[in-house]
Amino acid sequence: MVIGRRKHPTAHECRVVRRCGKQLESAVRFRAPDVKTVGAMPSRSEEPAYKQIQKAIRRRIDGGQLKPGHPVPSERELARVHKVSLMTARHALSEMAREGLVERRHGAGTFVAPPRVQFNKLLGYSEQMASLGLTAHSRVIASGVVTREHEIAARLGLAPTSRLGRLERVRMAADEPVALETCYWSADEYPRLVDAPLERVSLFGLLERECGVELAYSDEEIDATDADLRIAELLQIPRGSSLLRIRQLIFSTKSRATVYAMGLYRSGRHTLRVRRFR
Amino acid sequence: MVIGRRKHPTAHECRVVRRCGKQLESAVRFRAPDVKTVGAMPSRSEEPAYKQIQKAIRRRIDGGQLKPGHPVPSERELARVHKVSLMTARHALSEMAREGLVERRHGAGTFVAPPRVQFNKLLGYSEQMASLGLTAHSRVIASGVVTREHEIAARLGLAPTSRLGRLERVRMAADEPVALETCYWSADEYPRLVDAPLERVSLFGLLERECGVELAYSDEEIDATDADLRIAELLQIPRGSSLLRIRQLIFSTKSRATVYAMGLYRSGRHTLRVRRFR
DNA sequence: GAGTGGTCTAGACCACGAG
DNA sequence: TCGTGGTCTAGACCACTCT
Repeated sequence: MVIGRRKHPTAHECRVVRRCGKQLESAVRFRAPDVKTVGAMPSRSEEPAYKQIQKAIRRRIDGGQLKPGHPVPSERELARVHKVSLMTARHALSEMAREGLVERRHGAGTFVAPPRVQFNKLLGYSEQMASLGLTAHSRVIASGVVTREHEIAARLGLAPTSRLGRLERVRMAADEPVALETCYWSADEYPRLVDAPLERVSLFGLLERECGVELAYSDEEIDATDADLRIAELLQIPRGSSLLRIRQLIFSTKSRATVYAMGLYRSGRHTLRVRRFR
Repeated sequence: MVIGRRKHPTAHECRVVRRCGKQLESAVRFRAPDVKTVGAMPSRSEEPAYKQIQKAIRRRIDGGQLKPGHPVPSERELARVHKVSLMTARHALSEMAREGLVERRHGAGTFVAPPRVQFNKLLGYSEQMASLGLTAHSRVIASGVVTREHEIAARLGLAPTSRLGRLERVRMAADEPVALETCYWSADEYPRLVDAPLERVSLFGLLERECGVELAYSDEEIDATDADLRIAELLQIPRGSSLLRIRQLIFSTKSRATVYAMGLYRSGRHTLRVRRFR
């Protein structure tokens, strides 16, 4: 059986080919005369067109050809160059604007946003250090399985007495302790994490590479507290010192609560950057 | 001269009427036979269709008809009911998903997100209190114009010696001081703010209602610090107590830096809720 | 007036999820 | 298999900015 035909085949067909199912392929090939440059057809990547456009723009920004304040090609220009429709080019730019990489000004154009720290970016400690050109290392204080953290189990959407993997690490920068981070996860779902070499390895990285979890976002509660005796000793600071406390519930792309983490950061050594919207 | 005609007039024309220019109106009226229910035509509001759809869904969530976990009408359903195209219904849902109000699950549907604090929501202190059902009040410690805050002027994109309005308030909750907030803005652009009755009035509200500024977002730096003598006295806490420090640069919808604010919050009295993305 | 982004159409095919 | 969201088309008109 032949499935439905597209009603308005055009030069854009060349893009369509790489996405459409086998059933259509021959029908489309039949329309080859419409296609201007078959040779320019992108390799059969699975990547959506709008993401490819974003990548192209990102490359030009990272490469320095496009500096802050410079205009990004307009929707119409991108649509023409990448041989996609306006809506697709628009989608690419809108998403980049939401991420804060570019700014859109009605009637004027789209411009590269000022150089900026990445706001609202969920990064593990190792990744933050890496983004600053430093290498992180950690001292594991404790790791194992606990069963009595009822409240944390609840936050992770597990039964109150679930077995939880628990990892407590002192984070170091230039051989100085700057933070204490404690993480919890379902020991039954991710048993291998307990024995992983987490002195130098990113928990986020392990989850994503070894456990097939894709992390998506975290909901966080941030406040200030002060150091009790134990933390004062671990971080080598006076008792009662100010600490920034960040409690995170980290979700996967399937909106599944995956890790609960609490971090206590020495004042002056950690600043959280956030963007909030009205 | 007659301007271009739409190529595919349909029943959706009834929506188009309320947006299209006068020149087209008669042409469209001519097509009235296509329109199913002229009486149901929405009043000539200026609101985009996708925002109206969002409002309708929000109403049903706020009203309790749609509870967390319940399915929201699908794109196709919304398109049919609101007489818009799929892309428009889709736009409405996508934006609500980004805001975290609903969750989209590929192949399954769109669902009301769990009850949640509003993450990454830029609110003034008065507004936060109001959202908790409390009334805020403040004690103005200082207000006036300063000219020597070069760094802050720079952050606001002004010349180093610009005249800056400055307002310092102690924020009260249940007659207890909980925070010290200091705001700066261009005294030349918003001169009236200096003399405004800010004991009980929201600075955000004044800016938006009286000054015609629409606030859009703020970039924030959050860390922990401790109370020096002056702040300890103002907040009636021991010297050296932990404080949550939030420095905000607040932007208008035109991406213009409008207000710089620094807040120092007593520990235990203020938690910031944030969502970060991977 | 020319060019830009904002909203919108009337569909199409795909990948995915649940029964 | 059916219904869902994800991506995409080839345009349209509007509101806005710049000059």
